[in-house]
Amino acid sequence: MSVIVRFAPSPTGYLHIGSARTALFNWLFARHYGGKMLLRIEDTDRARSTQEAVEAIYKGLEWLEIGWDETPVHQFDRKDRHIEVAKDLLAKGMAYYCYCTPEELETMREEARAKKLPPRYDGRWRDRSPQEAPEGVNPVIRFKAPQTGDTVIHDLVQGEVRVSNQQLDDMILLRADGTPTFNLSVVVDDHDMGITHIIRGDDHLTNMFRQFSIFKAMEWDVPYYAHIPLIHGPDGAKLSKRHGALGVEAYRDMGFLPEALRNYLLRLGWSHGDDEVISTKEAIQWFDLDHVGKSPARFDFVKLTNLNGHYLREADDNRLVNLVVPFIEKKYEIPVNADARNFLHRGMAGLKQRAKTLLELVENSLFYIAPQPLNEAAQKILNEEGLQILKVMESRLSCFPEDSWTEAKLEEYIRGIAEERELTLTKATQPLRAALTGKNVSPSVFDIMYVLGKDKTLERVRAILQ
RNA sequence: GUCCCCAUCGUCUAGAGGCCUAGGACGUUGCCCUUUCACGGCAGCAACGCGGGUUCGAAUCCCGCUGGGGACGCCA
Repeated sequence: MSVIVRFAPSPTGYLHIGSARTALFNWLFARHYGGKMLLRIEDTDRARSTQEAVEAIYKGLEWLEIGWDETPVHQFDRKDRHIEVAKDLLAKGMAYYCYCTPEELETMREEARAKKLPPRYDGRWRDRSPQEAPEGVNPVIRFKAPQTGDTVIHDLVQGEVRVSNQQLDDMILLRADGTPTFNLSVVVDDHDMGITHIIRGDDHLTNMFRQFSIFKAMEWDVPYYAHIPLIHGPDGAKLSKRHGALGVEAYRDMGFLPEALRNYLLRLGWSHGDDEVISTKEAIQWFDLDHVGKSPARFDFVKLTNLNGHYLREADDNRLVNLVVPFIEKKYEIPVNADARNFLHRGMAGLKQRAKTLLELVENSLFYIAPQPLNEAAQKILNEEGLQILKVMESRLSCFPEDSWTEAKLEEYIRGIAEERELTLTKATQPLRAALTGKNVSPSVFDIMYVLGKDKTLERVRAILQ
């Protein structure tokens, strides 16, 4: 049997980080088994679904480099088929019309709650004749759920999950306005799309039982289920916007790399021995449902950031330049010309090992684009003594041959000057660093001087000396 | 309230009865490397929620408690 999974988000907002993880797990599972991952937009809630959200989902998945197979299915387009199945269930006597009004149901629930009973529909129209229907009430169609016994399902992550059928009430299949509800649509679509494995958040665990009953009533093959635990915030509560339930594009804007986010999300709830840094190739090779944990994990920005630093250091210089430039132009409104771009490119090797996010990288790159104002520490370095040293450097560097202007030769030269003046290397280089970058912290000064070239280096040093 | 699920360092986790004086990673502390800062290296601190069983032996199995989470819509 070839594996077919689906990622089925509802387009009511951005692509939430938890959904992104669900998508990732589905994708890895499909790739691992050489199967397909289909995309289904669950847009049956017309009031809340938006086209912007649909776009956000596509964009988010694209940014994460999680591809899907075939044309996405829009659930609402399949409404007629869902209705057809509901009618079929009705004809088979496995569903019935219910004439309760929303108000009636509300009082039913309130009474149940008052008696400390679970708030559920009591099935009052289950065996009543439609002849008794009150006038002017559009009925809903309810599913005749099994009332006795237990339903036992073997979930690939949760193990054997059992629930008493008394816990399940008769869910609504078709609303009073004739539109299908979620549980019906999902089952029909999963069946029609040939889904073999349903991998989704464990907030759907109870839906599994309802959906299972519909599969059985229709005599359809039931797919395998895998309910993965939800992601929690740092405080252990459900992930909220406050702590990270942001759209993936927010992570992009915070300067994270997609491969870092994927790696982080993968390790949140899944493990492969002691492996932490896992390439996509390895992830596909290793991913399985057996090693998905059952307990919810807390989202940890610090660890994500660390992982991002790793992937930043590993990233290709050219790619990084391409990522950094738009940030600079947008955030700092500094146009990046060809010269500046070239500096960035040549300086990237030194730059990238000192940043954990793209934002940091951008911030640290700025001095290559244009001279930066001295920060407090740089001003301190350039005190009387520092300026003296800088003056020496200026005159000595002026007569340093341009064709020897390389990192290694510059280092040798400046080490010589320091020795001759009985200065520590730190004393000798810090004024240069401050003058060149405006900061006390930066990549190697020799590297910077080399990248900037003799003219630009001296130009900046002289600007400080004036 | 009812039902379901979960429980190892601060966090993510390894661990499927003896390999555990519980391993790795992030974070943290100290040291080394070093032109600054990073990177890297080394070392340290740090956990099996509690109580009962089962067993020669339990982090691992069973029960209870406690704590956390999720679900109970004409939302998905």
